[in-house]
Amino acid sequence: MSEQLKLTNQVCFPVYTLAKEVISLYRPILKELDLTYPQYLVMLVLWEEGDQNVSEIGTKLNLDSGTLTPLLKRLEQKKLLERKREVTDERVVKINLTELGKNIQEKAECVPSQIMTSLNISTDKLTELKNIIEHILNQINKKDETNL
Amino acid sequence: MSEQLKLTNQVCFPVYTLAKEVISLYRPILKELDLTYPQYLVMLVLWEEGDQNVSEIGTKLNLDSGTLTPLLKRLEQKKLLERKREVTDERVVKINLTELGKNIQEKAECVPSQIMTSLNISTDKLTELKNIIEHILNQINKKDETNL
DNA sequence: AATAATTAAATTGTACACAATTTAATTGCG
DNA sequence: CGCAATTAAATTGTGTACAATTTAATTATT
Repeated sequence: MSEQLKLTNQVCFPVYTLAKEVISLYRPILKELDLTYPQYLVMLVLWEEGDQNVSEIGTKLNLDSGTLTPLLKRLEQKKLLERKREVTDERVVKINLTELGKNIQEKAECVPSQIMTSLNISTDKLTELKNIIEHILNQINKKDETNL
Repeated sequence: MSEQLKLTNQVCFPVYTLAKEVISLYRPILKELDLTYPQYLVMLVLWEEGDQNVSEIGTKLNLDSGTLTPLLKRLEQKKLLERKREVTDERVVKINLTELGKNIQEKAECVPSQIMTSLNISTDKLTELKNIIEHILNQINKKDETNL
């Protein structure tokens, strides 16, 4: 077997594993807020950038309507947000935070520090990781753009 | 809003995004082999370490039977492997590669270099990424062990 | 040997993730 | 204006992921 094909020598497997591990670090913490990690990401976007439509959220999180529509319906059921078609353009669905949705932001404030603690890693290393990943993501996006 | 809660300042979101991006780089390449990324990982383990049972595969890939059982059934349907209960212990399901399953390894040999090309990143940066990730994964595992 | 405890897979149920298609609304163009 | 093209979400279908439970087999204990 070629060295390249060995699991140990692949970069993508650790990336895939880390993503799953990180999400399972979030799981018990977000359970307190009754949120999954993707739901938490949607809430972060809404808290940070205010009410917006489905495709805007999708662009920021790299998720399509096939993922977002059911996810947003779940958040609506939990009374954290409302989904309303725009009057000016009925194709567009605007997502509005409810009072409850706005209020749980306060509870979420402690999430990042809890994650930092459970990651148990220096800020420097995390910044380094973030920089490399963002560099790679930029490279991939650049490639995508040239392939239009 | 606290700085920590902002999406831009989080490390976990890039990790989650990169994992998805990497898997979508694999998608068109693995489509040639009629494999998904997790299915490809199972095949890698079998090619590298030979026939083994479900829980051994699960340990190596961090996947449980709830994920593996249906996935292995799909690979069985594709005639890439067989699932047989051990005679010595009927609880254990042994996974055997078929001739077809062994043969497509040759086709898979070119996958890593294709991924390398589409990642478009220096080997040094990839090694660095891999090292940081493995360091973090070790930290997380260490924590898990103390919490038994 | 009989029962309890443990173990390995499978099953059930929920929630992404994404390709492909559909639906409905809007925009562009002759 | 009227129809084609485009756009935004929703829908459909497949495939992970994982918690929790179940099933069946094996091992340990009395």
